[in-house]
Amino acid sequence: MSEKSYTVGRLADDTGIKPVTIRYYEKIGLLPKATRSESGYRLYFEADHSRLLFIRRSRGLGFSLDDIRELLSLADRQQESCAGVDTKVEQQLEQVRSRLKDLRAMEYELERLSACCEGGVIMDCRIIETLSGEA
Amino acid sequence: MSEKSYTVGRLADDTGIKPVTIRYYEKIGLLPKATRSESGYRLYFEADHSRLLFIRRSRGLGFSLDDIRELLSLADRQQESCAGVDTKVEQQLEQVRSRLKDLRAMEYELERLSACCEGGVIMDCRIIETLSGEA
DNA sequence: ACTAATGGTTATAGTAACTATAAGGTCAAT
DNA sequence: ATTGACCTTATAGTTACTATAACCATTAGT
Repeated sequence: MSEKSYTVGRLADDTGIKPVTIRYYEKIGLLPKATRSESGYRLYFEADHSRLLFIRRSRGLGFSLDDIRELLSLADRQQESCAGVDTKVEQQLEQVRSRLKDLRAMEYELERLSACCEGGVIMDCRIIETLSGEA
Repeated sequence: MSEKSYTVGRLADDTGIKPVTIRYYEKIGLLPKATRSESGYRLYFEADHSRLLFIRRSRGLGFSLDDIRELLSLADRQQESCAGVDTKVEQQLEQVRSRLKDLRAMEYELERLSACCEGGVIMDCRIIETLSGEA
C-alpha cells in the first residue's frame, strides 16, 4: 500500500504556502528534493506536509529561514538535549521584544506628529518642521 | 564669502549616515548630485546636511525611501496644503500599528513556548512538538 | 478526438535598503 | 617619499520572496 501523494499545488493549498515558495525552499535546501512523477512533476507525502507546516509555524514566529534550518536539524536529533531549541526560542523572543520597543517608539512619535497637524499649508506645517529641524 | 563644505565622510559623521549610504541615496535620486571638488570628491553644504537629517528622521519613523521621496517633494512645495503630509503620517501610523499587532502575537506565542520547555531531550520537547504538530 | 483551461517545469530578473569587496586615486603628515 | 586615512567607481551579495517568460502535462468539456 503506497502512500497517497500530493502535487505541489495540492501541498500549497493544504499548507498555505505557494508553489513557487515551496520550490524555492527546495532549491535552498530547506526541503529535501522532492521525488518526481514519470512526467517530472514533484510528488509530496505526509512527511513533506509536516515539514512544511513546521516551517510555516516557525515563520509565523518570525524565525529566519536560517534559524528554521537549524531548528529542523535540531528537531531531527531525537536523542539529544533540547537546550539548543530553547536557546533559539529565547533569542527570537529577545529580537521580537527589541523590534517591539522600536515600533512602540515610532508609534508614539507618529501619534505626536499626527496630532500636531492643523491642516494649513506646507510652510506652516508642524510635521514638516519637526522632520526638518530641531533636535 | 563661500559656504563651508563637507566631504562625504564629514557629512556622514555629522548625520550618522554612512558614506556608502549617502552615495547610495544620491544614486537613487533621493539626494541631488553632489557638486565635486577639482579632484572629484563630493562636496556637501548646509542644505545637504538638512536634507539628510530629514531623511534620517523619516527613516527612524519607519518610512520607506519611496515614502521619503514623496515627503521631500511635498516639503518643497511651501504654498500647498499639507494634507498629503498628514495622510502619509496617518498611513505610516497604521502600518506601524499593524506590525505591532503581529509582533505582540509573536511575543505571546514565544513566551508560551519558552515557558513550556523543561530541559529534556528533543523527543520529549514540547517546543518541537508544538512547532511540528497540533492545530 | 480535439481543444481549452488549469497546473506543472525551468531559468532569469526584480524587490528594499543596504553591505561587502575590489581596485584604484588623493591628501595630510611624517 | 611613503604611510595611512579617506575618496572614487563598479560589481556582487544579502533576505525571502515575487514576477515573467517560455514551455510541457493533465483534465474537463464539446
